[in-house]
Amino acid sequence: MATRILVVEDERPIREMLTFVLVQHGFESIEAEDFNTGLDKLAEYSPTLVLLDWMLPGGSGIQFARKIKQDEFSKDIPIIMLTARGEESDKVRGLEAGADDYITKPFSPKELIARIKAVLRRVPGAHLEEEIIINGLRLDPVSHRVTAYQDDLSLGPTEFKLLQFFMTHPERVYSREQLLDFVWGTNVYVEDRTVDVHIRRLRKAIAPHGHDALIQTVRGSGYRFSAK
Amino acid sequence: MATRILVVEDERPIREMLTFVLVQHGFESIEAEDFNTGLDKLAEYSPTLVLLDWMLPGGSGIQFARKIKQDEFSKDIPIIMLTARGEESDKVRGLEAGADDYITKPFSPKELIARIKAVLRRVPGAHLEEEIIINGLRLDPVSHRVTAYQDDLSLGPTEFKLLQFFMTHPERVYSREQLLDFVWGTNVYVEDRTVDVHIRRLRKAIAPHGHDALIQTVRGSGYRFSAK
DNA sequence: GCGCTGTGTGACGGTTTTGTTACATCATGA
DNA sequence: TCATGATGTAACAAAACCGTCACACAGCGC
Repeated sequence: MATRILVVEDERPIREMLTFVLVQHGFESIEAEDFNTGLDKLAEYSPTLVLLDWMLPGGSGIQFARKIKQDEFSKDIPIIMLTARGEESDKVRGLEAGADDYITKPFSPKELIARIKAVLRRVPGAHLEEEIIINGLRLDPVSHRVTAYQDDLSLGPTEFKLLQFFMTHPERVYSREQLLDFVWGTNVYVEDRTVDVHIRRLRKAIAPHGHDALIQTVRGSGYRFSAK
Repeated sequence: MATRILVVEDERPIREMLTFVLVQHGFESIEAEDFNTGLDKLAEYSPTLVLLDWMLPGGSGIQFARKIKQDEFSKDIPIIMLTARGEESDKVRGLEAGADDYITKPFSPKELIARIKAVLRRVPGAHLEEEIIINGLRLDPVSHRVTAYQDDLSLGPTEFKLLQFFMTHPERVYSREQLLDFVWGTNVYVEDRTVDVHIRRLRKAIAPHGHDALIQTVRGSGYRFSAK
């Protein structure tokens, strides 16, 4: 799924330029030209990030930021504010109001994208950072490593993701379609049987200490990862 | 080598308490009771951080901060100021004068240490004063040198920073983007692939004794420095 | 046992990612 | 100013990975 970015900017040419750059880099752009439209679209689309012009008519940029940061449902959405050169005092107020970064106009597309990515990188949760150990099979998301007792198992990116999914969702059957959804990602056009092949590769990779038995085939339904 | 902290505080009980807490947490404390002593010790010990009482007799705390921030040799030394509760205006003036953070008295040892660590984390290289040795590869941040057993290895500035980052953050995968953030700096916009080239240069530089194997490629994710 | 369906497995071609080199540019100091 | 070294990027080579297929094998109802 593409990352949704809400662009709140009153000047149409700039707004369209922003959308152009964003879309070109694979983001989804949602435009809003004023405070109220912005709030509506915020609620409607719950974007991943907000690009906010600081010079909205009536100086409502700062209000908008406050609104976002106060609301329970949107307070974690990062804000990047757009300021004109030299508006140093605004910058300070902006950061105080909860902006996560700022960009001084004029800026290059490259800079814009870089900052967006930098902010997004800082935000997403550390939820997936815990290591998991099941029956002596250890998966560490941080070092991106799988170990069985003392030795390092080597698996490709897809096998790793597949195993990570299984280990975080054990004791449950998943159909090939579901696995494609969760591991490969939604709307990827790939054959069901591809899952079989990766299951095979994964089993082979974790076989050295017999962990291949953890991945069980449920005939007619799919696969299950189970320690029992 | 322990991190040196200069404590500039006129009240002896507080000063000694600070030293006690600092030493207990593995820091080295250098005490100064007034402006002039402070400057002397600053020059003599070049501490990593300054803990500065804002209420020095004659209000010279602010002068002290300015002095530090103006001098070429000390301007990068972070300052944490100690303020009494409610001295809001001082806080503002303090931050303007170059303080990096402030703590309101009374504070708990825990808070003090937390803030010191937070500040040190922001100051590049400050907490990295100690030499690091991993698998016989030795990096000395002070002399800016890398040695493998008896050999001196020669690496360029970027390679050095990259290695330093890796050695202080081992056993963890970093994406190219993250490495650009941490090693090159947040607002530098260069291609992802540039990282590859520097990885290559770094590997080559540390290869003489086989240390290139410490830098591992994690396909699809980035690179990892690992002694395992 | 037989036929049918579902799964295991090895191999292949194409694609993506990474390694490596070369080169133009930039910075620095003599 | 020139020389030197460092840097970023492009281009090509090599390696890893992916999805698919063909065929073998296993489970199951008859």
